[in-house]
Amino acid sequence: MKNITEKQQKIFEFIKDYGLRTGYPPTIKEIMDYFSFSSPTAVISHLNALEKKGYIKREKKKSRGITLNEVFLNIPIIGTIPAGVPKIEEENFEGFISVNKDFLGKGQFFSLTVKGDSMKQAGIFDGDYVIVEKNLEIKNGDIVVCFYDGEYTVKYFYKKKNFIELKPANPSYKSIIIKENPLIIGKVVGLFRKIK
Amino acid sequence: MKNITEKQQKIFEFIKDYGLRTGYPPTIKEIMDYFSFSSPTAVISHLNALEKKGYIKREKKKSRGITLNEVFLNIPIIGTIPAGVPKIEEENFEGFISVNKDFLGKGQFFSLTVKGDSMKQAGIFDGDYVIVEKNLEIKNGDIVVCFYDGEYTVKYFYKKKNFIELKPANPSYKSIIIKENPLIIGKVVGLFRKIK
DNA sequence: TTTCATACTGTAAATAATTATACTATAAAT
DNA sequence: ATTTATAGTATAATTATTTACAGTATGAAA
Repeated sequence: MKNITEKQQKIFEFIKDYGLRTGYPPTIKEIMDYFSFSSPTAVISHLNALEKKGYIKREKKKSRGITLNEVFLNIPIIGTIPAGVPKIEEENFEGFISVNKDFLGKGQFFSLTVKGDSMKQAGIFDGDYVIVEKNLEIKNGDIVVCFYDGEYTVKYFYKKKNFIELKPANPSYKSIIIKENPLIIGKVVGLFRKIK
Repeated sequence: MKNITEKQQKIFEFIKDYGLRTGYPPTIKEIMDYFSFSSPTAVISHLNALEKKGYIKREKKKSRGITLNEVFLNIPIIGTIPAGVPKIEEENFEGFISVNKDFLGKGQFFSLTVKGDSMKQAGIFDGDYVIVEKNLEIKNGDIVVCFYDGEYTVKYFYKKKNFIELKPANPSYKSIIIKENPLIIGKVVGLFRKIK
C-alpha cells in the first residue's frame, strides 16, 4: 500500500480505535470534532486520500460508511469434518478465529480440529485447531491437510519419484504411501490451541 | 444470557453478518427492508428486546449505533517484553489476535512471543504466541508466565511445601526453584502459531 | 511555471436515519 | 382476569449525517 501522510495516519488510527471501542466506524462530523476541524470537507478530503491509497473503502451517502481495508481476517472454524465427505462446506461452522491481516497475509483460510497425536512431535496436538490455507503451492516438508481413505489427515508432505509420502511426525505411526494424485485440501500455516 | 425468540435470533444474526460483511452495523431501515417490515418501529421493538436481554448495546440517536455484545475478544499481542521490565505496558503492542468470546470466555488476556525451546515437549515452540489470562487461580501443573531474574519465562507451575518449582517441559533444562513469592503474570490458556 | 496533492475554512442543501405517537393483535404468565 | 412480552402497521417530526459548492494557501514534482 502507498505511503500516507502523518495526518492521514492519525485519522486512520482514530477510525481504527473508534471501531474497536464501539463496534462501528465514526461519522465525518465525529472525526471533524476530534481533530477540531471547522469543516467536514477537511475530513472528506482526508478520507478520499485514504480511499485512493487503499486504506479504507467508503460507501457513498451511507452514514458511517467507512470500512477499514486492514484489520481482521476472519478464519471460519469448520471443526470436525465427517469422514467420507470430501467437500468442506460451511455447515459444520463453529465460529471464527480472527487475526490481523498482516499476520497471515492474503489468502483463503479455514480451521479444522486435529484428531489424534500423529503430529505430536511437530507440536500439533490432539484437539488443536490447525489453520489451513487453500490454493498454495505445496513443497516437500510442508504440513498439509489431505483427504485420504475417507478421512482428513494432517501430515508432512513428501513427493518422491514414483509416489507421494504422507509422513506423520510421530515415529509410532507409519507413513501413508500414495501412488495416485492425492486430494490435498491445503497447507497448514497456523495453529490455535486452547489450554485448560 | 437470556433466551431470545426466533425472530430476535434472526435479527441478531443479520446484524452480525452485516457487520462481518461491511465493517459496520446496519441501520434500522436496512433491517426493516431486509425483513420486509413496513415500519421501523417493528425493528426498534426487536432491538429493545435484544438490548434488554444483553445481546446488543445501543447508542441512542446515533446512526448505526448498535454494538454486538458477543462476537470478538481482541487479545493484544505484546510481543517481546524487554528483560528487566516487570510491568506489561501496551507499548510493545504488535497487533491483535481476535477470537470469538465463547472460545476463551471472559477475562483479561494478552499474548506474548515465546523464546527458546524449554517448553517444546508441551507443544510450545520457539516463536509461538502464548495467550495469557491474568488474575486466574494457579493450580499445580498449570503453565504460567512468570517474571524471574529480570526475564519473562513460560514454565509449568508446582507449589511444594517450602518452595515453588518452575519446571520446563524439556528435560534438557533445569527447574527453577523459588523460595520467595514469585511474580506470576498469568496462566497460559492458549497458543497461536504461524507455520512457514 | 504550471500542475497536482495536501490541508484546510465556511455555508447551505439534501438525504439518511432515528424517534415519537397512536394504534391493533396474539399468546403466555400471574 | 389482568398484566406483560411479542410482533407488528402507519405516519410525522426531528435530528444526524453526508454532500456540494466556492474559496484560500502551501510545498513538491514535472
